[in-house]
Amino acid sequence: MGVSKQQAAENRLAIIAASEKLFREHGIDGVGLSALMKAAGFTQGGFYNHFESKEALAAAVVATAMDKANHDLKDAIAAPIAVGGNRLRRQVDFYLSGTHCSDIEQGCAVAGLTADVRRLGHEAQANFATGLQEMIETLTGLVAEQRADGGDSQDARREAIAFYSEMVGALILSRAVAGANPGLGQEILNASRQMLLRDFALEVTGGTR
Amino acid sequence: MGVSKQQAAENRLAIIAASEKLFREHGIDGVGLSALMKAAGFTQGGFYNHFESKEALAAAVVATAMDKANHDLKDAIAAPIAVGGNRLRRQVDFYLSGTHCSDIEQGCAVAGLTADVRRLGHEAQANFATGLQEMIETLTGLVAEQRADGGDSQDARREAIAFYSEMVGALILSRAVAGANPGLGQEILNASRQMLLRDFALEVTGGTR
DNA sequence: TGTACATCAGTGAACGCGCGTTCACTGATGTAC
DNA sequence: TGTACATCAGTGAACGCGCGTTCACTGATGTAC
Repeated sequence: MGVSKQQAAENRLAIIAASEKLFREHGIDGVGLSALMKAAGFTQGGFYNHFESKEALAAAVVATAMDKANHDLKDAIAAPIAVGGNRLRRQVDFYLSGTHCSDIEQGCAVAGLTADVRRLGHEAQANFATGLQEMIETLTGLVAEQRADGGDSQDARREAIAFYSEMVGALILSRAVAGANPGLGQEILNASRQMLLRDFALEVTGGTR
Repeated sequence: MGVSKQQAAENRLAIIAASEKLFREHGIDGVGLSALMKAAGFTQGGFYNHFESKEALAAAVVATAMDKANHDLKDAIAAPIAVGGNRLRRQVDFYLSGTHCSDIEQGCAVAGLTADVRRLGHEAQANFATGLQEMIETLTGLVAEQRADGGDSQDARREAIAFYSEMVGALILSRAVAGANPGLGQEILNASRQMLLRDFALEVTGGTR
């Protein structure tokens, strides 16, 4: 049909964006190339002009999603904070909200993709691991900032990992039961939220400052 | 071929057992009925003598897996405990061990199935939710026992949920990166383990008794 | 207890279908002169 | 700047393949008499 190089590059991104949503919702094996291309606004045949294989698309999707997640996290942290609030708490409130729980397509890429990553190719796994490393580093900084009193940085990193594991675990568990038992789903979010705020002592050190 | 009713019932269980392993490893969409039946020692055609559909098999697999997981947890809790040890700590040590992390086929059913449950049918989702409820109740008892000093039972339940969310989250994240970055995988297990022991104050209240 | 027959778990081939991938073709874009 | 041609993102049909499911058939089990 004839398309400028710039347009082609944009189309490639559109395929990645549409695929990310569908992969999260249905899993990589749960959606075919025909559906992916259609969702992006194209016909099936053009796929191989952009990607070597479905596996290569998956790798590109994971890379893009993790980049975006890292970018978003940094933006969220950088955003101005209300008086008396604190950044870690704001992160928990957002992450374990009902809104975020139901928004699988656009929510946290880590929670949306983690369980599937194991079954993807090397490149996708590597992209995921790299993205998670970066995320842990950012969160470590956030925890360290919170602990203004000090405490070594290795400890902050451990806390960041535990903190993030709990948020991801609670979100995934909540989503797993949300269909059959929404009350339990909500309870899981609430319970983890309360415990995170308690264990990371946000109320105590977070006070007014 | 002619088979006794008892044998047929056993064969049904064999299909479920083989399917559970393959579902965990490859996902429900990642393995076909032909492979499932072959793994159980049968040919493809006999499948529909036991199950109405692949979806019905998935529901049976989830129910069986959750039952077994609940049973195992109760057994583990009931097992005698070393002097100076405590049950919650033993659970953490097992759950976040490298062994458990690499044993996806036989490890914790919740961690092995959670992320896929969302994409299964109503019955499978309901079975999962019921099983998870029971697991949370058992863990609540364990936490309450730990907090011998008291504290209301609602609080124990919240702690149990948070505790379990963190273990599941850490295990899933660790598994997701284990292929591409084993060091990070191990670090996630270790960090969560340390923080769980700290936050649930196992060293303090667990002492010698 | 022995015989005749219905049941039904098993086999293996077949069904239509959608999968990932390939291909011939189109025509605007982008380049060479 | 204008013309001639190569490029390559797009289309849509086709490929072989494995999927979930169905079916005719087999023969030991289990039941009726």
